[in-house]
Amino acid sequence: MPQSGKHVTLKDLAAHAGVSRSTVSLVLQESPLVARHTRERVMAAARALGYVYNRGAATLRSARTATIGVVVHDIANPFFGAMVAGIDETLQNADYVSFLAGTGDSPARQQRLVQRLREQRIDALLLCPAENTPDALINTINTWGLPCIEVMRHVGEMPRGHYVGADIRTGLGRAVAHLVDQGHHRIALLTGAGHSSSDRERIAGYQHAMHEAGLAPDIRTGRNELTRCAGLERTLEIMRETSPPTALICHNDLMALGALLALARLNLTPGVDCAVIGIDDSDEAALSEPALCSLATHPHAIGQAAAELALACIAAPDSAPRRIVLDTSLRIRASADPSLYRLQESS
Amino acid sequence: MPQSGKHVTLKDLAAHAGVSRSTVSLVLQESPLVARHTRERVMAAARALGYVYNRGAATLRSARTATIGVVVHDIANPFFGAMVAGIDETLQNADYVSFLAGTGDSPARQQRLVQRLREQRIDALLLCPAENTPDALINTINTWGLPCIEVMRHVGEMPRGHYVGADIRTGLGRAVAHLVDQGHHRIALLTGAGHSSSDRERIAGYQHAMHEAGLAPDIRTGRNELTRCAGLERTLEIMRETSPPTALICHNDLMALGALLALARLNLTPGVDCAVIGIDDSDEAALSEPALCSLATHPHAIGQAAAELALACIAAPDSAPRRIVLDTSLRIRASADPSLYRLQESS
DNA sequence: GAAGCGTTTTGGATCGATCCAAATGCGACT
DNA sequence: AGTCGCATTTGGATCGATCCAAAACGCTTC
Repeated sequence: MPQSGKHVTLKDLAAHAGVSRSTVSLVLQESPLVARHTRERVMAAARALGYVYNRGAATLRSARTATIGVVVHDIANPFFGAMVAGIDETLQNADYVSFLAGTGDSPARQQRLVQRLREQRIDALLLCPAENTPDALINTINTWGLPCIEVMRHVGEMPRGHYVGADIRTGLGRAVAHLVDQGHHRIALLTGAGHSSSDRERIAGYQHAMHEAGLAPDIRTGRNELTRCAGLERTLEIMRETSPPTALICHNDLMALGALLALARLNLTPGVDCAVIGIDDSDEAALSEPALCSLATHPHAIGQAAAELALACIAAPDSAPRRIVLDTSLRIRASADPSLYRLQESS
Repeated sequence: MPQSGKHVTLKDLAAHAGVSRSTVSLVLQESPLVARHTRERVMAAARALGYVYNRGAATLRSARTATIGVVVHDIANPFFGAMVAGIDETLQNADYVSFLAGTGDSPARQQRLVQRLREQRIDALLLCPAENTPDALINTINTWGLPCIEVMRHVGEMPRGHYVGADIRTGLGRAVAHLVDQGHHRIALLTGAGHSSSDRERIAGYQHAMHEAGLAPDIRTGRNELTRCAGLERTLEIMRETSPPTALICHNDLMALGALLALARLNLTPGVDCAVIGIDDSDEAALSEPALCSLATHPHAIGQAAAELALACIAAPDSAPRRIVLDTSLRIRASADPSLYRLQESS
C-alpha cells in the first residue's frame, strides 16, 4: 500500500479526496467544523495513499511541537530510569514525545543541550540541573518564554520557578523519629560533599529532625560519590571509631547497601549493632539481606507529576510557579528494626 | 540582550548585517563559500539580536532533522539506562539529539510510537523491539526508507536489517567452560519464558556450550519476570529438589542476585554448595556478598556502537545490513569460584 | 425569489529556513 | 579596453502544513 514514490502531502490527499487543502487540514486537526462524510472521505484517502503527517511543517506555522525536553545529570542512574519511565508514561497518553539527554553534571554541556533543545522548539523543559549550574540559566530560560520545571534538584537556595520533588525533609523526620523510638541516640547522616541541593536538603532535614528530637546532629559528608563503594568505605571508617554511631541514615540506597556490606565485613549485625536507613526504596532495598529500611521517594510518581505539570504549563503559560512536593514513606525493614529480623525467612 | 519582541528570524539577521538571506543561511551552515569578514558580521548580528536557529524550518526544506528515535521495551531497566547513556554520549558529540520512549513490551504501543516518531521525521531509529513484535514491522519501516537498527533483541530468527548486540553465545561458552573447570557437571540455565529473542539466544548458546562439554543441558524456563524476586523463588524451588544442580547460570544479574539470596536462606554457601553466574555485570555484581560472577555485556559500549551505526546509516543510506556483535567477558568472582571467597575481606 | 442565517468549504498568505541557477565584483591576462 | 575565471553573493521558488477572512451552500422564512 505505501507509495514508493516521493512523500505524500496534504495536497495529494486533497486531490484524491476532491476537497481543498484547508479541509484536509481541518480533518487532521480533528476539527468539529468538518462534515462527517467529508471527514471519512479524507481519512480513507489518507489510508489509501499511506499519508504521514508532517509535524515539522505544522510546527512551523503553529509554533507547537508536541515535544518536550528532559535533561538529567545522570541518565544511567536507576532513580532517573524510573523517573523517566513515569514521564514517558504520562507524555505518551498526551501524545507528546520527549527528548532525553544527560549532562554528566557538567554545566557547560547542560548549557549546550538546552540551546540545542531550544532550536528544536520544545514546548517545555524538564530539568534536573547539573551541580554548580549558574543561577542565570533559569532566568535566561524564563526570558525565553520556555516553560521549565526543575525536578528533584533546583539551582539556588529555593526553586525560583516550577518545581517537583520529594519531601525529604519530613521523610527524614520520620526516619529519625523511628530510630529514636528504637532507642537510638547517636544517629549519623552519611551524605555527599554537601554541594548539591539534594545534599543540602538532606542535611537541613536531618538537622531539623535531630533538633526536634533533642539530639546532637552528626553529619558525615564525603566526596561526591554516592555509590555503594563510597558507602562501604565510609562506613568502615566510621565504625572503627572509638564510639561510633548506632544508626546511619544514608544519602541513598546505594550507599546504604554499601553500609550493610561494611557492617557484614566487620561482623556487626545490621539493625542490631547498627541500624541503617537508605533513601529511595529502590528494588534492591526490599530484597537485600537483611532487608533495607528505606525512605521511599517514588521516582515514577515524581516523573508523572513533573510531566503533568509540564503539560499544564503548556496549556496555560505564565501561570504562577508551582511547587509540588510529593510525600515520602518510610519502609520499615530489618536493617532498622531488629524485631523484623529474618522474619522473611519463612517466605 | 535577548529581544522580548517576536522571534528573530534569518531575515532579520540579513537586514541587520546588510546581506541577503541566502548568505546568512550559508553562514549558519558553516559553508566555506562565504568570505571571512561577511561571516563575522553575520555572527555578530546573530549574537546582537539573540538569534535562535529554527531547526524545524530547516528540516522542512532539507529533510534532515538531526534527531533520532530510541525505543526500548523497558526504560526503567538499569541495563537500558546504561545503554541509553552510551547512545546519548555518542549522539551529543555528533550534535544529534534523541527521542526516548518505552513500549512496556506492548507491540501496539510500539506501533504507535514508531508512527509518532515517523511524524517527527527522525533520521534513524534505534529499536529494542517488544516481545511478539510482528515480523511485518521491520519490513514496513524499511519500506519507509527509515534507517532502523535493532539493538539487543531482534524480531524473527535472525536480524533482517542492522543489528547491534552482545555475543551471549560465546560468552555462555566461556561461562560453561569455567564451571566445568571448577568440576561442575550439573549446570542449569535459569531464564525467562523462552519467548523473547534474548531468551532464545541464551538457550541456544547454553545448549551449544553444554553439548561441546559433553554435558546434558538442564533448562529451567520460568515466567516472564526477570527480577530478583523471580530468581529467588525459582532457586528456592530448584534447590529443594532431590538432586539439584551444582551450578546456576541466570538470565541476568538481577535473577542471579535473587539466586544468591535463595542460597543464603537455605544456608547454602554460594560458590561452594552451588555456583552462580549472572549476565550483565551490573554495578551490584561486584559488590554483592559474595561477589557475583557475571558475564559482562557492556551496555554502554553497545549503546555507543548502535548510535555510531545509526549515524553511519544516515550518512550512507541503503548500505548493506551490518551486524555488530560485541564481545563479552566473564568476570570471575567468588559466587562461581570458591578460591576467591572472602578475599575481598582484606580491602 | 430575495433575504437571513448557520454550517461547510475554500484560496491565498504565511511560518523560517534551504536550494539553485544566475548575477555580481574583482583582479589578471591578452 | 575587453574577456575570462574565480570567489562571493543574491533573488525567487520551495518544503508541507496552518490560519483567516471570505465564499459557497443549504434551509427557512417572509
